[in-house]
Order: sequence, then C-alpha cells, then structure tokens
Amino acid sequence: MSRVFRALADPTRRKVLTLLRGGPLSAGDLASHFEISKATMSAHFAVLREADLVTSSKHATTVLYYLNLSVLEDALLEFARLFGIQTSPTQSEELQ
Amino acid sequence: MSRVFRALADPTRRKVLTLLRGGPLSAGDLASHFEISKATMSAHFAVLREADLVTSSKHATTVLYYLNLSVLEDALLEFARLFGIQTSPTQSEELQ
DNA sequence: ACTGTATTTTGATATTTTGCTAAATATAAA
DNA sequence: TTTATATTTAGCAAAATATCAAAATACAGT
Repeated sequence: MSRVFRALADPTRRKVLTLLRGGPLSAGDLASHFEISKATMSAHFAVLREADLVTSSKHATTVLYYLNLSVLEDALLEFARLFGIQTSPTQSEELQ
Repeated sequence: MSRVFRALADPTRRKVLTLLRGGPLSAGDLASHFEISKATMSAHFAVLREADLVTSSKHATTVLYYLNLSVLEDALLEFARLFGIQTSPTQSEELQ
C-alpha cells in the first residue's frame, strides 16, 4: 500500500503508467517522452516494479514494460474502502 | 495530486485519516494512538494539511482536525480517470 | 502576573529520494 | 571477435523527509 502510493507520488512515474495504458512500451520508448537521463528513468522503472505496478520482459536487448492494471484496481478499491467511499462493484464481484 | 499521494504513502498519516472518519479529533487525541512524539505528529498533520486532506480549527488551546472527504473523493476519481478504471457516478453527477 | 496545558516551531541528525555521469552487462550484427 | 545498441548498476551530490528534544507560542484559570 505504502509502496503503491509512494510510486504514484512522482509525476514522472504517473506519466509512465498512463503511457503504458496504450500497451507495452520499451524502456527506451518510455524514456524518450522525458528529458531525464535513461539511468534515472531506469530507477523510476525499478520503483514501479517494486510496487508491482508494472512488469517487464526482455526481448533481445530491449526491455518491455507492461502496466499491471489489477494492482492499480486493487489499490483503488483499498483506498476507497479505507475511507468508506463507494465504488461500483468489480466484474468478479458481480459474478459471485 | 503528488501531494495527496505523497501524504497517503505514510502509514501513520493513513491511520490518522481513518481515525478522523469517526469525526473530528484533537491533535493530542490523534497523537495518543501512536508511539511517536507530538512534534513528529505535528509534522504529519502539516503534510496532511498541505495536501488539503484535513482542515483544522482552534478552540482555546486545542486544535481540532477534520477529514476533508471531498479531497479524498476527488483524488480517488482522478486516480481512476488516469487509468481508465470505472467507478460509480457521484451523487452530484447523478443530479445533472 | 504566574502556572499549567496543548500544540507548533526550531535545530539537529539520520535516512531516503532524485538526479547525474561513467562503467558494466547483455545481446545482435558485422 | 569487435562493434553498436539498449538497459541497468555503481558511485556521488543535493534536496527532501522523518524523527527527536528543547524552546516557543497561545490560551485558560488562579
């Protein structure tokens, strides 16, 4: 929980996540959207991985990053639950 | 946005917010739930105030803290919108 | 005016975060 | 095997954060 919020507290990392909404992107493609060194971007990716907000896979020399939407959804629900804010039921909950 | 997530990244501050769900509490009452100095708690309150997650009012020597639920709700909606996660409409949206 | 209570501010220290450059790693291609 | 490309790791500096004890502030009651 803390790790997810901490990851979301940085605007660069939030933008990375929104870029990944459109589908997986490589580390380099993601980095090209920012004026920040690739080494620093790599550190941001590590924070996102540790929060389990993204996963990665390596193909040849490029590393692809994927958005882990389910962790975001869980964080959102936990957030809502913590403060008694009502949200719509999830699909899996409706199936019960 | 960053300030709200950063404020939520700390477990002490999250617990303060959940304690305030039951209604306003004084700085001292809030502090009594933690094994942390009052000076440090005061710093946590300042972070929550800067994120606009709480407001405060002074009565004589005691400072009362109030949960600002609407800011939490807005943050939750923004969070959901950012990632295209569906939520139920708010009451005010239904009234339009 | 003095005393006691509640809270915040200040000053100090330790840790974490964010950023950089340079070096290391891994892989593909020539 | 050398070279080029993509990415991460290492090492470092500056800024931000978390914590405390002690001092300062604000107010109520005596």
